[in-house]
Amino acid sequence: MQGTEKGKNQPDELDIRRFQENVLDFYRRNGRHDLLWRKTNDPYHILVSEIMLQQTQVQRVTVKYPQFISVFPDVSSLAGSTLAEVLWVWKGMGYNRRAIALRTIAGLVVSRFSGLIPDDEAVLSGFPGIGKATAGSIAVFAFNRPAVFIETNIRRVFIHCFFSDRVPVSDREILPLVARTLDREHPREWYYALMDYGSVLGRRIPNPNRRSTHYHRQPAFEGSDRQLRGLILELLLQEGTMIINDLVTRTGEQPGRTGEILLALVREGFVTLENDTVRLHN
DNA sequence: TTCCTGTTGC
DNA sequence: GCAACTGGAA
Repeated sequence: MQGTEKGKNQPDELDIRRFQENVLDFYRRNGRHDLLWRKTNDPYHILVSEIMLQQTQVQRVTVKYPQFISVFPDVSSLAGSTLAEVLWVWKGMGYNRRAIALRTIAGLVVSRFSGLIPDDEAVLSGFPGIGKATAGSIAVFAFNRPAVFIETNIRRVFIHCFFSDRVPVSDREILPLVARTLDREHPREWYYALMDYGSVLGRRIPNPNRRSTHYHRQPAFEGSDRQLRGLILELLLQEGTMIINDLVTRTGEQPGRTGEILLALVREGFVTLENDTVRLHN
């Protein structure tokens, strides 16, 4: 879709209309209509999918999502779980804090919202692990609300179609266009279309998101603290409780380095220290 | 190497 | 505003 709207920062009504038609046309023919979390109206299931999809490719979520839902089919089952149980199912997804956040959210929903996922963006944003993008997507996909939000696919579409001649582009500039183009009668379908189009953009062209002010590369993983964190959590999941000295030995790292990371994991609610032993929190 | 339906804490 | 967080696939 080399749209006529390409490059226009100030599109008129006709440009908007053409853009919408192009995106919807693409969606009808090439939309990812088979994604499981698009076939449900259960807000809890959609919450799970949205947390999983943060910085994680769809293909990997298609595997983990049904497993997670099968083990924790409703909010109360997740709220009543232990952290170790959740991390065990979460294993392989990365960004393990999301697992903690998801479980905490389930507890809050049960204790303060009668077990019902809130439909208000501001309330959703108040939950741990939910920022603007996830709050917006839950409002849209779980409740069909005409919320305005930006994530990586949406950002790519708008930069490509409306800012082809600009570097850099900020989300503040994109947001009004997201609002203008939004189909307020069918927000859910519209955002599916937008994101699906964005997901295939940039296969042949350089990633348009590199022209975003919010774009940055990730540092190398090999040898990083992230890698050691992952290893420590993996060991604790396998062993349950461990003597700290044994844990240090198993990581093969300097005691000081492992110790620092262990303390960070304590601060973030992953693990608990007791005397000379360490275990997953709870 | 690059990217992925971001959020958080400083 | 910016670094940290995580793992897998092309």
